Amino acid sequence: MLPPFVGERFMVTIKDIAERAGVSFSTVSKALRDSPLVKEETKRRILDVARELGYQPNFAARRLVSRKSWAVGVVWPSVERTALSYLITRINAQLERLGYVTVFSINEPRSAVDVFRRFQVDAILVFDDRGERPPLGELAGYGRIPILVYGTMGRTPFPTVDVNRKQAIRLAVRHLAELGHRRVVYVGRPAQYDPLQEEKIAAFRREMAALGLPCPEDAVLDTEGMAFHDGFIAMQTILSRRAPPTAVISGSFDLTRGIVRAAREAGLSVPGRLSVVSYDNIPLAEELDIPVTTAGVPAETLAEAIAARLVALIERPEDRSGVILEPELAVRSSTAPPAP
Amino acid sequence: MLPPFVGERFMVTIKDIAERAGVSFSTVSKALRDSPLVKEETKRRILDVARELGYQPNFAARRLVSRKSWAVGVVWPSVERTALSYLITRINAQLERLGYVTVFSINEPRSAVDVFRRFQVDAILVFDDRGERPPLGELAGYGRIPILVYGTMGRTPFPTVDVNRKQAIRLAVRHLAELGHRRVVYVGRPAQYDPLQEEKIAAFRREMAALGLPCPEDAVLDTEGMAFHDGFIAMQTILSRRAPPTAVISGSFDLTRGIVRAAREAGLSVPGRLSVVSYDNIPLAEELDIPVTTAGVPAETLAEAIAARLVALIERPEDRSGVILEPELAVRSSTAPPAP
DNA sequence: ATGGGGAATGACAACGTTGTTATTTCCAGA
DNA sequence: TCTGGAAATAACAACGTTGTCATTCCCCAT
Repeated sequence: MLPPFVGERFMVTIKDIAERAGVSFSTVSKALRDSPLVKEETKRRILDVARELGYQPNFAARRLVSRKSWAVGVVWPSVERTALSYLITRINAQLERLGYVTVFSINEPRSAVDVFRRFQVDAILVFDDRGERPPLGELAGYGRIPILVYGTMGRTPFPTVDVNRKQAIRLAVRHLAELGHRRVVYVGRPAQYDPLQEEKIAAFRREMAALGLPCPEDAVLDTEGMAFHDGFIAMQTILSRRAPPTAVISGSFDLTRGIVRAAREAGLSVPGRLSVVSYDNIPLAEELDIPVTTAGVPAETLAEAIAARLVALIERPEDRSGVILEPELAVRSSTAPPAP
Repeated sequence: MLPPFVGERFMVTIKDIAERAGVSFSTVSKALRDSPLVKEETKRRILDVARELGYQPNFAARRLVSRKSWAVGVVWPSVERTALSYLITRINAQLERLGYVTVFSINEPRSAVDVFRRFQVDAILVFDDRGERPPLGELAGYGRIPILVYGTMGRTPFPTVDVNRKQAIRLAVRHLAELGHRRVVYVGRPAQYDPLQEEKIAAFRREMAALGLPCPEDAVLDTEGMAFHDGFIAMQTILSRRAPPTAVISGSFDLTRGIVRAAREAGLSVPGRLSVVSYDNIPLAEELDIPVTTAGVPAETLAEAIAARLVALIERPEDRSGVILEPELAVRSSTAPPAP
């Protein structure tokens, strides 16, 4: 059934419910928040009417008086990556579990923050996937809504949640070294400068050197971007070398898929002839034809940490501390000792 | 300088400005919106004070009384396709130009609509990219916020904007037929049932028959999904046939990229040995290594139409008419007469 | 000087909700 | 039958803003 027209307006308010249920609107307000001050029977009746009318609380009004909207805004990065979009899905779910509603904006951060302020969200999560462009610092003191940034460890004045990327790469290198690999290649320095990737590459070089493994200039492979076909092409390049590596570390899940595909098409068995370790750690890694060994923070853990930090930030905005998550190595079927 | 404490909170309201400027709060309200009812001098003084205190308007309160939120909610589809995400970017930009702010939700439609109702957006745009799942019809009469659906021509009770897909494919087939092609293949029936794709496939079969071209069962090629590597794999399959086609029509931009790449890697020149026509029409089609001939509504046109219809729907919600856009053929460098 | 009338400003009632306080209802105990 | 007092409900004042109406202020024509 259709909600009623209410004074020419298209909106069901607690007052409409009150009238219909024959109680005062303040009783409705209490009943809807399951207050113990309302008799069970009345509560049930009110809830029924609310459902029948398709009532939805007005965030604006609620926020106005209670100072809380139970909404979080997320500034969506422009790039599209499987791991990232999976992470975003999980954060959305996790925040929902914590009682928050999540909305996204694809505007650039500055304008997105404006939008979210208009909506009076309780907190804003910024995915600064590039670590570049409108210096995020400019947002400081811009509004009083707490802002949490993911992926720019120490490069903004805002509280952050981030992954110890260096450590992830270190784990990957060590794992391969322990298996006996010596010729290891890192795939994934995107054409466009990206501090997040640079960090991994530096860690790769350092760890290779530390373990006494050869790390010539071409042990790091440039790619156009960080997507499937970038990995695919990179792998083809690698295979054309005189002495191809016995193992590859990949900078992202999408790259990895391209790499594995290219290897398979070249008749190169994984992990028989080529071991692959991927950065990122999402369930999808397990569901590939060849479950891929990964080094990274499990997406679910990451999502939980981000959501938790967000909620904490809402409750105590003055605590501006950051969180750095430690990655783990998930050994699956894509790594093995090198062929003799 | 810091804003003053106001009732234990850090928030500057028009009342604070009023007190400081020695006027009433309603005068401040008017001055801030540059009303002609306030003397220039007073206005300037108020604006100065506002700046000094770092005033930021509370949109929740503003929206509560003035009926409009100037915001539009978009239900983001789960799938990721280049053409779609480009389209969404353009719609976002177009709506901004029209004075609206756009927010997204990645929840399933039912719950997303709920969220947007809470935020009191002025209209909701639903991308029903699958044409499936929670029967969109259930949303009917669910709230009074106007809903516009893209991509489900006639399959919902809501006003829609859609593309004449059949005509697009017809244009593609005719173009190839005129060039002299006879062995034409359509790539893109996704494993998962998708009415939007079925529509194109049916049109393909009908038009091939109408033009007297052969259209065996395998003239339509199944793919896993509609992404790059699906096209890549499909093309490899095609090339292994005894009598490969001289032309391919692809169901999406991403498929096309995969197809072109696979052709190139097989040493098959485009359009010398293989002509390619792609559905969708986004600027990116022009920027590929081989600018691709496309049949579809230009994304910019589509974005403008959607934004315009959305705004019209806000202004006159009772007009539930739909819009069907006619595609155009953009002949670029990927099509030529078949090799003799 | 007086009043008419526009310009400038102020007062006040919304908007939909929450939280606090006031009022009614109901029942046990006398 | 009455009373005390808890339980249930209603009334009402916020919240920060906009828009409408009422009031004050000035200046000019009478």
